[in-house]
Amino acid sequence: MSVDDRKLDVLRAIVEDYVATQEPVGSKALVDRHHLGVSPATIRNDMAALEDEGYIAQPHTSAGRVPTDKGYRLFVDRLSTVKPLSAAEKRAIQTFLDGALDLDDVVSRTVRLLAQLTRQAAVVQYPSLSRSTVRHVELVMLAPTRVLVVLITDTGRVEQRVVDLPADADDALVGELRARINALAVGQDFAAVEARVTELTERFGPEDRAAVAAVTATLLSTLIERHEERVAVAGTGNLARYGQEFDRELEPLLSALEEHVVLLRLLGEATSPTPVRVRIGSENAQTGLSATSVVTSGYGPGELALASMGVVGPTRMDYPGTIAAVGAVARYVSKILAAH
Amino acid sequence: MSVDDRKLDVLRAIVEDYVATQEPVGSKALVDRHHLGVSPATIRNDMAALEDEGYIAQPHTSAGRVPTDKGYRLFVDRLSTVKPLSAAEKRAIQTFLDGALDLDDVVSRTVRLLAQLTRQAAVVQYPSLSRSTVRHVELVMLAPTRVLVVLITDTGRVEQRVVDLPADADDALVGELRARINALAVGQDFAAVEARVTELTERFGPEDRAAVAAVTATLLSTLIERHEERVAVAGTGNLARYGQEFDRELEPLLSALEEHVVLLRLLGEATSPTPVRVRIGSENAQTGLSATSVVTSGYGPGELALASMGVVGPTRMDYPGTIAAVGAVARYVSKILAAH
DNA sequence: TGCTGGCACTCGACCGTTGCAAGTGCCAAT
DNA sequence: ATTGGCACTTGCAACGGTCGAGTGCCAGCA
Repeated sequence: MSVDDRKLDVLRAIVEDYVATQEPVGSKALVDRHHLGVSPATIRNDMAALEDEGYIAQPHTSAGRVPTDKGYRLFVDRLSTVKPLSAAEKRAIQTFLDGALDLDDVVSRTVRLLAQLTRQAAVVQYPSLSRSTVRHVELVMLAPTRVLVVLITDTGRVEQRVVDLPADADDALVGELRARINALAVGQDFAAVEARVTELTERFGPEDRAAVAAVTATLLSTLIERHEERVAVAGTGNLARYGQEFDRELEPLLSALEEHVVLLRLLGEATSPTPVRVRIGSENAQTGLSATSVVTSGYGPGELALASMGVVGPTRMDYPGTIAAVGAVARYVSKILAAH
Repeated sequence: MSVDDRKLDVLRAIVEDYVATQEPVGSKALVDRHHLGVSPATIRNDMAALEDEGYIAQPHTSAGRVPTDKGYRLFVDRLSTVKPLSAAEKRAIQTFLDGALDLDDVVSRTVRLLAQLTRQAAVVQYPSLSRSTVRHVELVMLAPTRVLVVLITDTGRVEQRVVDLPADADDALVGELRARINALAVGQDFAAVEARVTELTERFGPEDRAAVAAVTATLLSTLIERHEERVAVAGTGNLARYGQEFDRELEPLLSALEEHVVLLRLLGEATSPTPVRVRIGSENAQTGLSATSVVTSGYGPGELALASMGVVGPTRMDYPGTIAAVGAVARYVSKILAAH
């Protein structure tokens, strides 16, 4: 075994021990707990080298070492093997998710499941509408200048939005608009609707065009955006279980979990379902959360991810277990969505 | 001034100082900060009496006194004067709430506003549907045995639910049912709909009755229940700002804030909008939250409350300020709902 | 009767000291 | 390259003493 290999072994051992005990780990404890075939002194040399390279650090002169963000990064990228889920966990995923009826239900069950499996805070973004097809569009007049737009998709998803019209409208106009929109949108996916619905304005008289444009604009842009911005959160209580070090981070993190904008930035862009992505500590410093890590995965029926789900916790977290849980849940939810 | 009056003054002073400083308050500090016209020794006698009666307690022999739950209760019921809101706060309420479009928006703005005003965690229950009138009912077939029921109310509220039918249905049946339901329900309030819609089943042939009954049952019961169970939460981060003593309570409280069942029990029954109700510490021990207090108020357009809103925090909270804020926001939101 | 000053007492908080143990870095030897 | 030995650093816990805030009680006084 070459030197470099052992150094990486040492780093792996440090990360594992530190995550398990939450205490700085020293050279002696290391050789006791892991059967590395060398003496503490040798380990010390390796540790000094690791510290020089920035993978570990010591909180004070005479304490053990603690992994740095850079150390966790290396651990996640090259050192950790995916921890297979236990049979009980697999069973939990199935029984928890199989009873779900509609999309809301899937999302809310998923987020609670993730929180329970990882014992951390879970976040699930609602799937984007862009791949759904339109089942029905309903327009309801609330007042002469206010119309409620309701969009129903084939996945059973309902989106609503109130539109303020630039001019008065009457029931006849709304009725006609409803009929025309449904005629060209029902059964189409969103991209197709977008292409066709913009022409709709021309079919109406000039005096009605402003109102029609307002409705179609809402239908196209706002509904998608609003939907993509929706997220479900669960397991915030788990975050309170961590001690001192994480306490400072707790308040900003809880606030962030309530702010959908920050939350979505934290989840990041969902491009493809795999692989599971990990952002560690300072890597998401833009949000001011330098002591928290995020483990996310895209999910959705096809090869393209519709949305992201993930888990949020302290940098000192069980990465292999969390990655496995997030990956498994994302795969299972994707399967469910594909079956619909 | 009689003896009893001064004892109550002392209790009031203790509560105010303790809330402000978070530290046990002694007899000397008391006469220094408040201009009670007597000496520390006299105060000590009063304090001893108050302790005998269970209103205050001392954490250890040689520390100051701390209010008990019973002491807070007396303070809230008889000693605290309603602290009027500052002009800035009143302005904040108006500017924050006036831009709200639909009901969702009102609720989400309200809950954030409450959290911000009180610097604690806020909870707002969605208004019950029972006073709304039906604007439109939409049925959408998702599969031969699955129908999506969408209810649109005059307040712009949209409720949805997937129904599993006991037998296959076709478009014709669903279309007829949609037409009949809308014919008798549109413009009616919920009580009226309930009375009339049950007869609907008889109009259909025996082979369809099971399916029709399933849909109407969903329409009547589930939609209301589900809606009444919905709550919005904000400001959980504020809870992390309290020290030690509240840390133990933090995890169960955060969990409770995610569990709508517990949360609704915490909010309590909303009967009439006023007055603001306060539940202190052990008074809601059924939920296991013996160190948290809840300040709630009903709200809604009429004299009857449609739902509850409130604030959750440690027993050591600024009751007068919180009560004033909750009351003012509840009144303002009620006014907005009435104007709709 | 109620208030007050005085006094002895209690007990947690604070502080400096000390001993301990964990852990390190370095070095000479293998 | 690895190892055992050794001196060194340093946080931490235990200890003891002092301090001060706060109390309860009592005798005196209006």
